Amino acid sequence: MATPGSDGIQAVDRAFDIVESLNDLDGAGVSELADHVDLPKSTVHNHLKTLERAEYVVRDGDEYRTSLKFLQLSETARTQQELYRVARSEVDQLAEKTGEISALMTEEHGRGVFLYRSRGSEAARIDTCVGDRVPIHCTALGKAILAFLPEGRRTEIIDRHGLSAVSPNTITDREVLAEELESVREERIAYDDEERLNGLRSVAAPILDGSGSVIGSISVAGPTHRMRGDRFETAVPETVLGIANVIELNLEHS
Amino acid sequence: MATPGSDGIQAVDRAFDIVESLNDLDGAGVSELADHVDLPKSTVHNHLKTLERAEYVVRDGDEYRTSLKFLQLSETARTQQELYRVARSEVDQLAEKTGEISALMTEEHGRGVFLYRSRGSEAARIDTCVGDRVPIHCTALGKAILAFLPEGRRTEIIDRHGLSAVSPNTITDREVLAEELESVREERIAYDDEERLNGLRSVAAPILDGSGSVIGSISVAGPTHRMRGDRFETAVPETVLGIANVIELNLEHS
DNA sequence: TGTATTGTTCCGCGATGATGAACGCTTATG
DNA sequence: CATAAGCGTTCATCATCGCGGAACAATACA
Repeated sequence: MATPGSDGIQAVDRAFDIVESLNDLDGAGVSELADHVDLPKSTVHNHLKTLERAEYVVRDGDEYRTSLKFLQLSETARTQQELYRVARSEVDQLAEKTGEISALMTEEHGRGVFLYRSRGSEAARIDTCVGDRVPIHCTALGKAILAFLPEGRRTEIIDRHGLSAVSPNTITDREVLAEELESVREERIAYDDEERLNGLRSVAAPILDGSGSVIGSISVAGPTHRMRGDRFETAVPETVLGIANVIELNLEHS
Repeated sequence: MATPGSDGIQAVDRAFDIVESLNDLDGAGVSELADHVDLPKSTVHNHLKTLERAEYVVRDGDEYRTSLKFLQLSETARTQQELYRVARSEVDQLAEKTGEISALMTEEHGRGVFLYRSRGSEAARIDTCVGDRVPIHCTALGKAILAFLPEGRRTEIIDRHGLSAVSPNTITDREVLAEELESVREERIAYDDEERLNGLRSVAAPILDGSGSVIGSISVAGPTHRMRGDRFETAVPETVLGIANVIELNLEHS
């Protein structure tokens, strides 16, 4: 509007708006959707018809749903990531060894994305799902990545997304974060002390490729009462580092 | 083209064409993509810019990739399916009990979609992935669904997709299929005797909801040399039926 | 250094997507 | 039972907006 033709193709933007709304609403009718995206019913209807013909949307009785074609898309998108193919089974092992939740993260558009997650026998109940996107500064996984990104990229990301507080312990000061990232670079280990979620602590290590660029990170997360003392400070970090090294080795030979 | 305004919104169709091509090509540059979808570079570029801004596409060095935002979409789409939430752990059990591959399927747009899959200890190596879409007439899972769909829907699907042969054993005759579906309705069990893949046999049962409509099916699949005789004809079918009943029960109370 | 690709920008034209009104239809409501 | 309110759908008009060719820039290659 303000900048005339500088934004993307409206029809496409709207189509994805509709798809996302459809997801948020757990399926919806034309009118409900039209109201939600603030567009005339006819426009929404036209989009739905198009999306249905392309099989990205499904009519389920009296409402529309997003189809499982997205499952197909995402599954190949994920499998294309070498990191996922290589790290997946190692993350399973990490969960099994520690009994806690283990996760695999990568970065996209300045946010952290959970690529995979595995639950050990003692694992806390689920709080995040595969595919979830979280602010990168408030998780051990994110900080492990952030620390090893090139300086330019790092400030670009922080400038764009800021350091919003998502829990009382979240680091919101650039100075403090910079210092912590410095120590992450030294130890190759990042910690999260209830910075995203009260009662949850985690330990993460970055995964670097052959050229030394970060391509993701792995972690172990558990309730604070189990993640403390020597276990939190030494045992778990060592295990995580060990698995990280195995993954990096496997990445080289493939 | 031939029918002027009767097809959907072109911009949206093209956007999805591009996304799919991007997936097929494992990431690509503008020119390569433009060539693949047979459109001018500038048009493709415009779409990519739009998709990137919406975070559905990512620039990875010198080429574009589909982003993991699709993972987020598909994960919520899948979790919205009550069938998935309820049946998932039962499918795990089915795999564990039999040692083979167990799968969960549902129907969309007349095709079978794998919603979930679990591997037992003896499981054959993977041949299909979650999200894959297969012709519905050539799998036990598909036939279990097809048999319990309303007459109208069934013929509509067969009319639309035909009965193409995907293996030497595939049923391609409507009469033959109709007879087999009749027996599926009686037994509540469908078989696949190498009809989709040479050397692979499977046994499936439909899942009906409270009102008696099919909402999916579950199966056990294994190599022909293990799936035969009494095991193929009695033992496995009984196990599958048992789990199917459990799932149906759980569906009622939720 | 020249050449052949690549990704990107620009702009005018004309197709085409957006729109509101109108149509059946089913479901609340008096 | 009649009326009204809501739904999804269709239609035709108009201005917009996406399209595409050509020009440009930035690289890789010989």
